[in-house]
Amino acid sequence: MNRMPASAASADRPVVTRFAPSPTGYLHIGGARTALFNWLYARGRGGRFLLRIEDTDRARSTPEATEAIFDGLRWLGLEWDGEAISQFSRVDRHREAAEALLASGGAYRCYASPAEIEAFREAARAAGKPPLFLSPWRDRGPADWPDAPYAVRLRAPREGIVEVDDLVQGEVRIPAETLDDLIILRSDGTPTYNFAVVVDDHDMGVTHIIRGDDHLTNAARQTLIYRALGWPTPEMAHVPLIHGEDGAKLSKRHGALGAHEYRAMGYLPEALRNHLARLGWSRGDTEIFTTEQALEWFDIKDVGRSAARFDFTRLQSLNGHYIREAEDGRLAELSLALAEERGAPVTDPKKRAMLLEAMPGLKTRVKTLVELLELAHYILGDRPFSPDANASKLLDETGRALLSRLTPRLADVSDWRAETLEAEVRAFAEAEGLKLGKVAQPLRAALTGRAQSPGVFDVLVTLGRDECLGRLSDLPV
RNA sequence: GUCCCGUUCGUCUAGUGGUUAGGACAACGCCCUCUCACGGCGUAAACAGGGGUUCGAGUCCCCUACGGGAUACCA
Repeated sequence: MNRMPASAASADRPVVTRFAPSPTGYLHIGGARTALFNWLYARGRGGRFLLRIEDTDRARSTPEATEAIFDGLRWLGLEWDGEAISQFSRVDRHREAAEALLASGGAYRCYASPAEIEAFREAARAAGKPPLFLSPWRDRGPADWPDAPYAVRLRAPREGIVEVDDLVQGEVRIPAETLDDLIILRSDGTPTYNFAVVVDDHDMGVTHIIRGDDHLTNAARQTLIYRALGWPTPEMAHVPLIHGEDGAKLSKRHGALGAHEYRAMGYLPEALRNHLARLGWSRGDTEIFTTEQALEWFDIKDVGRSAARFDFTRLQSLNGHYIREAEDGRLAELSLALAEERGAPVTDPKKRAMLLEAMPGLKTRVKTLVELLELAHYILGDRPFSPDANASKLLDETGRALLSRLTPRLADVSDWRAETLEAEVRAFAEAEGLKLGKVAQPLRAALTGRAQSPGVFDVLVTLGRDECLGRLSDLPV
């Protein structure tokens, strides 16, 4: 009982990890991080990263959710090896393993009804004792078996310590008497979660189980199952959960969104990957790293034990960084795709070209693709542009009068380039006895309808002579 | 109730007995500047509390508080 079972992981065997979500919703951010850690650990060591869909709860599992998980993983760039495995499809194997356990005496038939169990628990609670159900069937033999449905329970040790040697949590010792004889096969013959997981992980050759620390006590139970089955225990790593910005468990209100929602909010997958990797894991002072570097550096042993909060502001900052780094062409494509998803497709090839051309000036000014689209309003929108409140102030009588004097000079510029236009506007400002800003601001407002935009001379060039003069002529006199 | 895990600037973290407790995001200020950004420079900001151990503790031990998780014929 005290012998340490041989580990399923060894130096000469390649690492095999798995991500095992239940398809009851989208791929939420905590799951995404768990998947990322599994992926990084396996792929960083030339191992395999498998995907198993835990769909044994038929009522709650949906094919749509499975698709959403696939999509989320793909978007994040976390490709899995081979086909995703449906846990439900393996019930025969689970049953077979349970039968073997029954035969070997590692498990027993329990005929207690749910009502009986509930009554037992209530009595225990009332007596101030732990509400662990102790089945009276544990030591009964075939002679006592009624002709009734039964559940199969693991014959768990009633005393001693169950040790879990965890790569993140260290040695965790759980008193056996706080664990019950868990059911491994329900009375309808279907396997329970803890049992199916063990059988599947074993059959899939999983060497390292990396999952949320909400499974830590399950780890003790599963260790018991491995032992009963005589199988080596995989290495385990229970990583802390991610909390919401208020420190409480993640909920939809603060970040427990599906991967697709991050895409819709204009985040780049590499930014989310970087952010997620840094939650609970670090490598000295390095904040920003490529996926290649993460693959090289990541080690599950370096993951901390305390829960981290999901900080949107930080993700924004990181996203801004990755947007600045990204290729203009890719950014334009992603933005255009996002615009379409948002119901505002940009079909005019001229606008699409202008967006690409203006990208260098756009991308340093935004943190998300959504902001980028908004900032590119002067390109994507159509004349006439109605100025917003701030722009309106700049286009007061004085501003408009100034522009009416500037416009003919602009019209006379034969070489429509940023340098020449800037020289012209500067000369004009000087002639008017004004600082450049006094001219540039109204001009920007007239051209873009906003008080902020990329450099006004770049705007002039992007839009082109005719469009600019047209917008200037749209101003009320 | 019981069991398990956690607690360093607002946030993410570095730190493996001897540090002016470092970095990043956010905040604030300055510079750059046609706006907003980007970029640069700088300011402010933390070891949950209490006991030990030790010449010396953020680092080791214990207790308390607080937070989280688990206690299902859910996964």
